[in-house]
Amino acid sequence: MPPIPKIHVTCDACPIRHRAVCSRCSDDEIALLDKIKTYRSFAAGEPILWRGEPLDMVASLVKGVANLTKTMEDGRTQMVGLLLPSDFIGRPGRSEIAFDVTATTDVTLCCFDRLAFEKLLSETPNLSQRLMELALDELDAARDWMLLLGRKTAREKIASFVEMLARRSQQPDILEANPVMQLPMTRDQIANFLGLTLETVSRQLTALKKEGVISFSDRRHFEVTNLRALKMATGDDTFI
Amino acid sequence: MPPIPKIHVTCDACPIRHRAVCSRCSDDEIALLDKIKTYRSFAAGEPILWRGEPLDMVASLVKGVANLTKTMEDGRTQMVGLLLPSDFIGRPGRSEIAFDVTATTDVTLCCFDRLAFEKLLSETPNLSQRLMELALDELDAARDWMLLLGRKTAREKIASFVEMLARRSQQPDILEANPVMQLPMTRDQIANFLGLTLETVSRQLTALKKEGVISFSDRRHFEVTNLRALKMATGDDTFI
DNA sequence: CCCGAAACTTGATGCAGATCAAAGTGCATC
DNA sequence: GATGCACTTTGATCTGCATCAAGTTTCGGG
Repeated sequence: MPPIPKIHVTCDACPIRHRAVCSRCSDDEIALLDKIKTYRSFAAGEPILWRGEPLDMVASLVKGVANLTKTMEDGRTQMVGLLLPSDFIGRPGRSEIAFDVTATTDVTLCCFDRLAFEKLLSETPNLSQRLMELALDELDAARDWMLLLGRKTAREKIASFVEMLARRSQQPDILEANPVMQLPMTRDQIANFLGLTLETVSRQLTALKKEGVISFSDRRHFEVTNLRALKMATGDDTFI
Repeated sequence: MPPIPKIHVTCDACPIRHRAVCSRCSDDEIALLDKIKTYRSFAAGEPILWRGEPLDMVASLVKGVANLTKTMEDGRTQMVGLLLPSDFIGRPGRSEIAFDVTATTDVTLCCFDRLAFEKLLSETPNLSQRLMELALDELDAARDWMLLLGRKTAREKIASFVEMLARRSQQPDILEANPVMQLPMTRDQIANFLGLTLETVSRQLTALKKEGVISFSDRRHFEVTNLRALKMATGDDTFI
């Protein structure tokens, strides 16, 4: 696999400038952040941070998908977070984390030295308030996910997952089409995400395909052919 | 059930003064909070906030236990948060919440008008930074919980739950004793907490009792008689 | 002290999803 | 265009927990 070239982007041109932790910052504040930032890239599958490892940086995810995973002694694993562009990695005020962070796809991060970032955080309400919002949003997502893990059937879990992909990849300008979407993960990773086995994931995806709810062009690309049926299958009341 | 009397506490005497959202505030800042605070009490089982209801207050939990619960259309429910003294209720910047908040035991809240609180939040780094910490702590707890819901067996779930109760009720000065502890919930509520049925909760608690890991004085009070065995049974590696 | 409801326990049975096993598919490399 | 490997699908079987169904204990109120 070829090394991924380091890139540099000015904050003005940054694709997550308006949503990341820095989104509320003034030009002056951005300039301060710019001084302590460095870009780093990771190939799909590469570890970004290990559980328990001393944590000397925090970061915004600029491009790609990463995941947070917890592992039990006997090897059972559960994904506990999915990071998309503009999500924040790392925890100010704590020098280690309680899970592994891994690149799901190729990933680019905008990294900040942790101590320098914490100093800035304590002096910059625009930064700390945005970080709080991001944390509260993640908490909301975690709670939906807990309902899914605790109470949904395998079919509902798969439907909820696919529906989430559809919702978040929905471009406002192609709302009515059935855009081709990508599964950013293997069956095994989806299973870890949903608290299932990979065989069950495969069977349930096949079932949705046979029912005409989704259709696959290849293993990683599909489109939603019956959005209403998909929403019904999630078990949520979003379709009402 | 007799009405629960309203109480008033000066912030100096408040039992959660050093841990709640206000813990970092200066005397001046506390004085501002004091002006917009009111105490409210709820009896065990009473609803505190309903999902979707317009949210005009936020609050710190002063005394008792409350829970956050999500319910599906067909009645399946999953607890998604357990609130203990000093925990924060409500979400600044959002006028409604996506779950119900219910008093698990009798509860006392220190309530703030939401808009006034938000204004104060934007002007008071000591407040917003503490709220961020509370949110990040809750996020850590939510992630442990996700591993439990997604991958642990019924036995491991029950052991983890009991171990958590033991850990958090542990007074530093009686570390070596086996203090009598209280189950703050019914079997049904524990089941909703752990993603199980109440029958399974009952069976697993009975199993731990028969094995001599815990012993009950009555249905709501027990002590841990073999802490090491309990920790082994959680499936976590905390005992290593 | 008795009654009734709520909370809890225990037993029998069923099933969704795990586990075990094997075959199929796509794609990178030689 | 053959080889090997990672990923996926499909089938057969097993099992942990849900579900269904009685009982039992606890406790508040008349």
